[in-house]
Amino acid sequence: MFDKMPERDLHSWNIMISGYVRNRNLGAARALFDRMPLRDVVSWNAMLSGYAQNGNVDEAREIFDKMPNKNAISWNGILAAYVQNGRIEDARRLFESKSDWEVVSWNCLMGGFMKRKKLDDARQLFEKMPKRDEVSWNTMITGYAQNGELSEARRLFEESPRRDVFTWTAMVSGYVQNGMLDEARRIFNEMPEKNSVSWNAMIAGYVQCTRMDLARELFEAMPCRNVSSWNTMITGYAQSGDIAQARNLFDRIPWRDSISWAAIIAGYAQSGHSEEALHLFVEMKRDGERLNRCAFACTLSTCANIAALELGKQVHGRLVKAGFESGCFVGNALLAMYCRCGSIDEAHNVFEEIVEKDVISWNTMIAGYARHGFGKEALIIFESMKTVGIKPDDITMVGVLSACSHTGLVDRGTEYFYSMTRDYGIKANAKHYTCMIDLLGRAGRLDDAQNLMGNMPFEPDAATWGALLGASRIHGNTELGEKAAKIIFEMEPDNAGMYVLLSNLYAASGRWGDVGKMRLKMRDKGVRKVPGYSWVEVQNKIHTFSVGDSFHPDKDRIYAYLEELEFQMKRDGYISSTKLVLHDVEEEEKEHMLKYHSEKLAVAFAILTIPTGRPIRVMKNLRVCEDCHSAIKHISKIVGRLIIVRDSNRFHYFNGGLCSCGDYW
DNA sequence: ATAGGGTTAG
Repeated sequence: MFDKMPERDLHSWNIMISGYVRNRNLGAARALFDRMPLRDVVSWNAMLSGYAQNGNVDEAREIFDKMPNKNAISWNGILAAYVQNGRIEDARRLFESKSDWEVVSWNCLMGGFMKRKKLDDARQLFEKMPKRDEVSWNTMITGYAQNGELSEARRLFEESPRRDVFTWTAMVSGYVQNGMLDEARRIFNEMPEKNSVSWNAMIAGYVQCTRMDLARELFEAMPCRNVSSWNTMITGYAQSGDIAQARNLFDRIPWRDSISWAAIIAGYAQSGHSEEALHLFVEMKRDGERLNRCAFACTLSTCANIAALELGKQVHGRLVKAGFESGCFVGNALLAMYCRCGSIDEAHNVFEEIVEKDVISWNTMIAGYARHGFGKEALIIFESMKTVGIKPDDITMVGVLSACSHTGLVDRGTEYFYSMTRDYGIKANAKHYTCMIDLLGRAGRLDDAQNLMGNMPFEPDAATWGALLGASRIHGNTELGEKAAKIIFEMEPDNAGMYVLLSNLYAASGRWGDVGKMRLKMRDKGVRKVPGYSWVEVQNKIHTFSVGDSFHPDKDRIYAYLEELEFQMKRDGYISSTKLVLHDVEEEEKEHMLKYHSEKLAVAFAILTIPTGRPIRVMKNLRVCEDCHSAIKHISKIVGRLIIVRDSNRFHYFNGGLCSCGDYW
């Protein structure tokens, strides 16, 4: 219609442009904008807000700078662009560059400060602003409530001249977010008027403390459910482990949005149904659902969990097309995906491209290098993080310490451990101690590890004892291993991994009688060993293998190839370390079982199907066993390929007969 | 410009 118009006025051009902007078709909007014979401030503002809402802050700024005249909307547009895209310091500078801001802009910057937990900055604005409206009050109340300052929130709530639904709901959700369910419910009951957001906030509260019964009650009782209500319930069921009920609701939603999809995908992903999760991602695209930032982040996280690199790359491609890649949130998810898929160089590229790196970006990169055994790189990142002025938090330090641990940097790790309280005010928690005990234990300093454990200011947990058990295994200290295991069994009688670890320790010292007892004990207690399995991604499809697998369609080819490899490996000097099998069986039988460990099957299959020259990436849900580790080293040399194995603990890069972990994991 | 649902580090 626009094309057929005999005469177009400025107004019709503007309508067209804002239409394209609304549909996020920025290219089309820009093309029209460039063709306009004459532009007014409305046209410029439309373009500005288009860029801003799609995260293209720098383009927005360019438009803003070029505008011949600016009105309050333009100024607020560029301010909001900075705020919404996390560039709060740019926003602050802009705000300070002039004085006659409208209330909306004050509120906008205040909200930005609140989101970044800069409560004092927000408060200063609030005190200074010439005129406050309800939004100003609500922003402050929300900010305090969401940052745990409930009494201050409550004070402002009492003080505020007018309370609307926003104010009340902010209080409900503040209490909910701080786990004060009863208080939340009291406010909820007192509300003069509720809307669906208020109901949803209360339901979300019950969901958080996994009271699905109460959540369901409210859900059924609420007068008008919207898609968020459904989404909350789906998430709740998924997180409480009832994926069937979650799916049931998902199938019954009258209107799905991209969040419903993200919720169900996350539900499947987190409950270990990764394949179904990816299947749904494909369905979602087919459904024509518009992918938003969160759907991307969620799907990337699924890819990261199952290390589906090829699929992850495709999602990355779509991300770039959608123009989301520069944002920090999605950027972090992307970064984590590459890290956890073992593509550390691409991870680093992504990291470099995140414009405003937050503490999570840095932590992810550090932990990524650490898991790859690139301790030095991790520490370099850590140092530059400090140079840029980002304050390390407790999670940063877990990454740093585990980097030291995986690289054997005992002295440096120790130094960081003792200086972190002094330098950054981070008190060592159980995870830090576990890292340290791991660090000392791996290095063979079992006495120091025990001493440190004795001096912990709190009781060691099962994971900490687990580190000691692991170290005992590496260094063959059966006595200490038994002691640690005994304590772990008392704490966590169902922790199958620990039984296996101890069994392996017995087996390694030839104590087959004790191995047998362990098996009986596991059976008596009804502990089931988590089945080990490995998987590879070949042409977008995930192929899963478990011990002695006989289900794969290519099994004959795989077994035949393994036989062949076995022969070459033995010539290369490989001796299978049969003493590590859980069972005391005849030598030959043991060897047979080992040969069919899932990681070997997956590696063999990958060599057969992935074109030469490309690295082979295999994932395993448990730690890689010693025999397979040694076997894969030989295989990498024989076939001349890079084999990357991600086990539950770290990455192993097998190349030319060696592994990046230096046999130290 | 303010309230609810999904998402990123370990």
